[in-house]
Amino acid sequence: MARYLITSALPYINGIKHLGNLVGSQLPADLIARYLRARGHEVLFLCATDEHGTPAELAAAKAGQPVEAFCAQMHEVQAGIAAGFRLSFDHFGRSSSPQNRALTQHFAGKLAENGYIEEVSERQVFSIADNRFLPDRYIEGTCPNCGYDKARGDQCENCTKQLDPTDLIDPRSAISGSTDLEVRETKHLFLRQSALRGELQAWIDSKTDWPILTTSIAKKWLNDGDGLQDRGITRDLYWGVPVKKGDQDWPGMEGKVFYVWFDAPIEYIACAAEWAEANGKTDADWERWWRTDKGADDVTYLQFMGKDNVPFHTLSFPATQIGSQEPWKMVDYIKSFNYLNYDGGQFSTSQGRGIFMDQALSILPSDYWRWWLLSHAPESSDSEFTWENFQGSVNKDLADVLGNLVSRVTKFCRAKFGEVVPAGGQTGPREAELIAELTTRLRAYEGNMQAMEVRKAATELRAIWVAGNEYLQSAAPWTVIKTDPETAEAMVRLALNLIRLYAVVSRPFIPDAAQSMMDAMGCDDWSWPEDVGAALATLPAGHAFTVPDVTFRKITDEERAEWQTRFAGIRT
RNA sequence: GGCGGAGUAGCUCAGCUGGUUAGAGCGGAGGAAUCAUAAUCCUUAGGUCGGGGGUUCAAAUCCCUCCUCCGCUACCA
Repeated sequence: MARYLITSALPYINGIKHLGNLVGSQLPADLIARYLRARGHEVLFLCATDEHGTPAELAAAKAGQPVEAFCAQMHEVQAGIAAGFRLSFDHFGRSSSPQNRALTQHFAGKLAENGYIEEVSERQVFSIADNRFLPDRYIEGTCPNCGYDKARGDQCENCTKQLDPTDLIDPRSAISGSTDLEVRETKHLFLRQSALRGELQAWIDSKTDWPILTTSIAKKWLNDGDGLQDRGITRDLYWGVPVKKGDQDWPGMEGKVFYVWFDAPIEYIACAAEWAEANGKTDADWERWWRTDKGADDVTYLQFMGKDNVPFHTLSFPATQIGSQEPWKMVDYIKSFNYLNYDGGQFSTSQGRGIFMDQALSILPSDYWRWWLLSHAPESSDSEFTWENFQGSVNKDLADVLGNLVSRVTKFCRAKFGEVVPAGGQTGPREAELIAELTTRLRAYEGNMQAMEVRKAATELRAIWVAGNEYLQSAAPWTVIKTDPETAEAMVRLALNLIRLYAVVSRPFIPDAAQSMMDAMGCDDWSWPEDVGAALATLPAGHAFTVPDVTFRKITDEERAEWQTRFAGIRT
């Protein structure tokens, strides 16, 4: 029994996430959390909404709400959807929590104390009409290179040339369209990442088992040009953690807040404190997960995220932790994902393209999505969602292979022996062969899960399901019963136990279906099948069960066509 | 431009510390069975492993080069 701390990248607050976001962080994190719990490990699985920053302020303004109220409401919406997908967070926190405010200010204070903070005066574009400083990409204008009239201050989307806001011709605010802009002097705090480069480099170099996708991005940033750059960690915004040095004011920084990417990863820690508070626990209870001087030295910490989040998790946040010179638990393994595309293009939150989490749940139960998304997780490269593929995979794997197995076994038993586990007969070589195959495959499945090879784990699980059909087909109890009813009883007894075993091993992928399979077997024994033979004798002769409703219904061609049309456009 | 990822059967992918006739699932074809959500199981046909060159007894696998797609490129998050 080991201890695992698991965090998923924090979903941003300004809207409902799409399936690409889900499969890139929260869903695989949930899969692994559920698996490790099932194996008896102690798991703390945390996630939260990432609430600060310009987009949140703008989204709130658009909704005509104060930003605090908007975020509180969107947090509840996201929490509800997460529950709908059966994401088994031990706590779903908020980066705007009091705990995170205090901890973010604490880190800033420590970093300043240790000489890792520098005050820098910068000149930034200020929009008088909007009464706010504009981040580069919130400034639009005509590209000096190609003449495109909607170029952004950081880059022209048309010719991909990198720009500086002052390069733009006829610059205007992307928020209001106002051209009443001026350049103002403003002071900000910078995290001296350059001073921590050596330590970060050594730390990254020690992570030889990380995916190339993860380390290559980190190394690029460490070594590109002059090496790792210092990073501004404050902003001139209203909505954020007020800049303070611990609990002291920070002279000259009044009215400013920390940059969202500074406080968001700190929420991984603060979320544990929120978890403790919400569950009547003490500080020591969460610190044993996060402080290596208070019991966290035996914790394995796993992070899950899309590839766009990698630099912040391999560099900025570790720099924050190291620079504090306090014994914080650092990440042991970063599992990063590529992107899921939608019908030939990208999923896009800003453009409303693709399927969003609430829409997905409105048309099908979460298990359908969980299975498809996890078995097609974009691990080695970007992957593609198409309705045809979704319909085909779900119908075949879930309805035909697994669901129908449950159906044929329970209905056959009910018709021939009643709704109890039959008592007669003995198992023979055919059953021993099945047990051997299941054992081999189960050990492979466990290996894939431990290695967080999500697709391979799904493939193996499917093969485990198929083995049940192969067994039934060759055993053919419907034929055997005519001449040797006792043996047929033994076969059915084993098959009913197989359903319970499948519920246990499938639960990380399809928790609801697993629950209904277990319920139908009239059982609540979720112990992991270390010994397959023994596990297949769990339900004793005479044990009552029920024939469940259809476990997975099929997606019809008409439904597929309708959804394909409905979700082809842009969500408004 | 730089860095990284990908390019393998109709489709989705595995294999890639070099080694017997290149694998799986889906889809196609044929068959078996009829317990079951017309669901299952078996057999089978499909590939000059993006192009070209090189190293080697031997390359999908290593090296060089070219082509195509995708991502990142540091003040959106």
